[in-house]
Amino acid sequence: MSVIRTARERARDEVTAAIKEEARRQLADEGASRLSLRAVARELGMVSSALYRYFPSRDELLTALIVDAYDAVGAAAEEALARSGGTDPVERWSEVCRAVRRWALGHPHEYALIYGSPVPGYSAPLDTIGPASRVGLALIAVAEEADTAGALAVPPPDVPLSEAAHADAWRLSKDLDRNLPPRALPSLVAAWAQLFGLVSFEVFGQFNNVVEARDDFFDHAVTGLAHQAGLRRGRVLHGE
Amino acid sequence: MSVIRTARERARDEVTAAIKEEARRQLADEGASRLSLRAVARELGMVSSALYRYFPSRDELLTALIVDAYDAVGAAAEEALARSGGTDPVERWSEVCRAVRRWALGHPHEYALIYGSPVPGYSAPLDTIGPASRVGLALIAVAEEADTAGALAVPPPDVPLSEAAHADAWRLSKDLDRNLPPRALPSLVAAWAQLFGLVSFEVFGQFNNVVEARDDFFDHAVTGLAHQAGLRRGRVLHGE
DNA sequence: CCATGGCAAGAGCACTGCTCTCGTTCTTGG
DNA sequence: CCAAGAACGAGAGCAGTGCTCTTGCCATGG
Repeated sequence: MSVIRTARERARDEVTAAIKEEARRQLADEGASRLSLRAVARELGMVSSALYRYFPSRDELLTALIVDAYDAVGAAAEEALARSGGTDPVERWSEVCRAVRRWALGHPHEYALIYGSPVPGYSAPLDTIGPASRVGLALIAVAEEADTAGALAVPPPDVPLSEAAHADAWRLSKDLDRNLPPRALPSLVAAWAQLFGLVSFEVFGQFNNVVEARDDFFDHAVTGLAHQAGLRRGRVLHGE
Repeated sequence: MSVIRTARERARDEVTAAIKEEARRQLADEGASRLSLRAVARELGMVSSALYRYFPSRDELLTALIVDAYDAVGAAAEEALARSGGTDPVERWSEVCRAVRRWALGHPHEYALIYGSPVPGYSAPLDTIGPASRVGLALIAVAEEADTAGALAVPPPDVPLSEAAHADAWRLSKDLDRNLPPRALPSLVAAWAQLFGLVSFEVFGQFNNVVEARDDFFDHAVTGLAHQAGLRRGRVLHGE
């Protein structure tokens, strides 16, 4: 309750951070499956049982790392969004996508932790649903600004959306509370998922012996994604 | 060398198959990280060390399961391809994609094994590169037949392809040895990767609380993918 | 000042992947 | 046909894991 943090609380936070830091180091070195609580404790000069005062189980530690990873990739996307303000919507979309890809290639094991097989249980813990949506929200922000600038085409899809899918989009639009026509959402959500298909295939090695010029290929694919999401070229005025 | 199979060889093949079967059962129950050699051996009534006569390590067992999984999803795609012969290219494309999705939803852990984080080493073993390409080849076959029927548009991409990406497509086209214009390949490869983005997000739970009408959503997204790959509607004559 | 409660340490349990050895059984070349 | 040798199953054992329980220390709050 108090704002004053006792020495004990400060120490606890420091140790918690040190554990996560060391765990992240081992994650980057060996991958999630080889992350060992005992090894983390050993590296930190403590005994393994002491570590259970900070994380009740190995899965809880992993969950904490998952939340951090979602936050990191979300922050990268948001930073790209902010840095690209006032430019062409398609270019902005590409910048956000490039930021996600760059983060993923720089942190492959952390990426695998969140967008690969979910390691701990089978369904994602509740703590992750917030941070997990940050990249999606950044993409939505691009579309939203494009829409107010008249650079968002919401084409009638070639297969008309079913009633159920329509209801989905409407509900999601209400949940999001953004100035975006619900009809724009299905394509946007699809593009969001497809972006991670591109990134995952590259990070997980499916492009080996298939795609060599990966930067160029990604740029090309992501431009296609922007079009599929309804974004069109056109300058967006700064501010409004 | 001999075609005659000794009793020992037959027994060996049977035990090998039984091990893989039991391992696949445990995989479906618990996931790859909880698959235990000892548990497999126990269930089969043998001692754990005996199992090492058949698979030199746990990772080798997993690799065998990976190859089988690639073969299974590839077979599902090829079967959908064969069954949809002579229909509209876009519909055919969708059928192949639907088959992949259906297999993935029916075998989530095996799907995670091949398209989630690569569990064993970090780069895929050599045995997997062949089976891994079967789905991609099925998609290429759809595009190829659409092309000969004049239903494949190879639009100049909005960002012109770089020289390196062009060279990539040319090399890949030569490797594939198909009647497909190299310019069609980048979009096709991108659509291939993006398809697995859609499937992965659904299997791994990223669509929870986002997409509810998943069948309809998938059909919609996959139609967009077909367009992005250059496929256009139009009847394809049977045979030629 | 003293009792409570957070903390590190250690022992220990049940489990894992993997190795090595020891008989046994099947295969095959002379 | 039989002996050499390969393949095989069983068992013990090693080092490692996640996790629990107990013990004792020491800072903190009443």
